[in-house]
Order: sequence, then C-alpha cells, then structure tokens
Amino acid sequence: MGEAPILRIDLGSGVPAYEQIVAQLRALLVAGKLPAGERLPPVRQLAIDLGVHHNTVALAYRELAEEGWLELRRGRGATVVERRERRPDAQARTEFSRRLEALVAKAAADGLSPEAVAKEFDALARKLWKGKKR
Amino acid sequence: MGEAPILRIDLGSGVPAYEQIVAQLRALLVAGKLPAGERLPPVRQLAIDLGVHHNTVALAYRELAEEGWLELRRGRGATVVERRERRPDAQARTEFSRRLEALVAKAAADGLSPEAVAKEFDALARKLWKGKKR
DNA sequence: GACTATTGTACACATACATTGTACATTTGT
DNA sequence: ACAAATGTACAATGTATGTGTACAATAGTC
Repeated sequence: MGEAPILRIDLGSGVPAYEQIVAQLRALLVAGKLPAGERLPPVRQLAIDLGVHHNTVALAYRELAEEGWLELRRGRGATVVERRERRPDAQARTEFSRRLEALVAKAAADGLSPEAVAKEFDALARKLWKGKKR
Repeated sequence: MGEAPILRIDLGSGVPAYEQIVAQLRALLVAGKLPAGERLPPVRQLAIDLGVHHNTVALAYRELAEEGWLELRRGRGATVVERRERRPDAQARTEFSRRLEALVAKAAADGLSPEAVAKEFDALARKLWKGKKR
C-alpha cells in the first residue's frame, strides 16, 4: 500500500539530520537505486516524511548537488543526473582510512566481535556494489 | 631520539578535535597498545603536542573514562585500567551498521574501488585485532 | 609538616554549527 | 494572467565546540 519509506533518520543519534539525509541518499545513489533522470521528492514533502524542516532537506540536496549527483532548479525540483566517475585522491584515501579505524575501534569497544564486524562489512559490500560495474 | 608522536589530529577535518583524540586513543586501547597500568600524558602536555587547549584533551579523557578505559584523579593523572568486556546491544549493532554504510558509500562516491576498500578493511582488522584474543 | 609544582575539574565566555520561521524567486500548469 | 509548486535566502534561536582562567586535590621537596 503506502510507499516504502525512502529514508529514516534518527534524531538524537548525534549525527546532524541533514548529514543523515545526505549519507542515506548517497548510499542509494552509489548503489544505483536512484538512476539518472529520477526525481527526488520536493524538499517540503521529504521534510514532512522525516519530521524536519524543509530547509534541512534543502541543505542536504545542495550538498549532493555540489557532489555532482543532483541538479536543483527552482520550481522544477531535484533530479538525479549522470555523474562522472571520480578519481580518488590521497585526501579521500587517508580520510576514509582514519574514519574506518575510528568506527571499527568503536565497534570493538562496544563488544562486537571481529567476525560480526567482518560479516556486516560483507553484507554491505554486496548491497552497495551489487549489480554495479566491477 | 624524539618520542613517537602518540597522536595526530587534523584541524579542519570537520571532526571535532576532542572526538579525534577519543577515537585514536580508543583504537590504541582496543589494540592493546595501552595496557592497564599505563599512564597517559597529562592533559596540558598532550594539549601542547596536539596544538589544542588542555580542556579539549580533558574532555576526551573524560569520555574515555566514562567508557571504562581510564581512571582520572586530580593531581595523579590518567591511568589505563582493566576493562570488562562489553556485551554488544542492538543499539550498538544498528549504529555501527548505519555508520559503516555511510562511510563506505562516501568512499565509493570518492572513487575508491571495492577492492581498495576491502583491502583497507583487512589491513585495519589485522592492526586492531593482532595479538588479541579471538 | 609547610610549600610548591603538577594534574584534573569547573565555569564563564566566544564562536561556529544545526535547525527553524518566514519571505522571496523561478518554473509549471490551468 | 494567475495560482500553485518548488528551491533559495536570510535572520533568529538553540546547541556544540573550543578557549581563558581560576580552583581542588595529589605528589614531591625541604
């Protein structure tokens, strides 16, 4: 019946709402679930669904537009566009490395076993890169 | 000659300084490189090394103390203590899952290949769990 | 034992960030 | 031409982050 809830954000997670929106949309975009040409919901609509202000959604959209995923136009809405593949730079690599270490260390501190962490990682890799180019 | 630089924080990385300190110390603690009984540098000393205010370091120490890694006492300093293994709860699992997805999606968006990401992950797992209990 | 240095803590302040309220600009549809 | 829909701009507010400064507790020294 109802639409599948596109996104779900967790207030009180410490992570800013607009960052959660960016992160989840980016994951969908990377996984190819939002192909070029697709229209995203209007900022006001998504804002209501998520329980935040429309400017918060707008900020998220703008960040994704900066990153090359979306085209934003007044009165027309947000559209997914074709995006050129990026060449990773050193900055991106070290930043990823640092954050991954922090995240996994936190998981270990919380008691997650190496096996549980590895399993989670595998499941995610399949999810994100399933049906995409190798 | 000089001591190995224990930590290195990156201002302008977006991540708050005190969080970077917490994350890096936590990684060392998880990896067993700071065994119980070890003394951490005084907040003012570490603050100078890192180029931040000593209250910023103090905040990081307090967070790790809350987490059960350190004992803090006025005049005596910060000491690593024996810490009971945690049982992971659902909250920790879903939080880890969400953040991992966000992080890996970001890496993919930046152009890192699945192989590069997996490789980074392997190296990290070895680093964090090397010589620790299975 | 008194004094001083060392060390973590408390608290007020400044600045930046995140979110919201409100109004505006642009496009679409009738 | 008009109204509705949609993204944008900007001020206001609350929270987080970092700092300056003073305080409290412990350790070292004579």
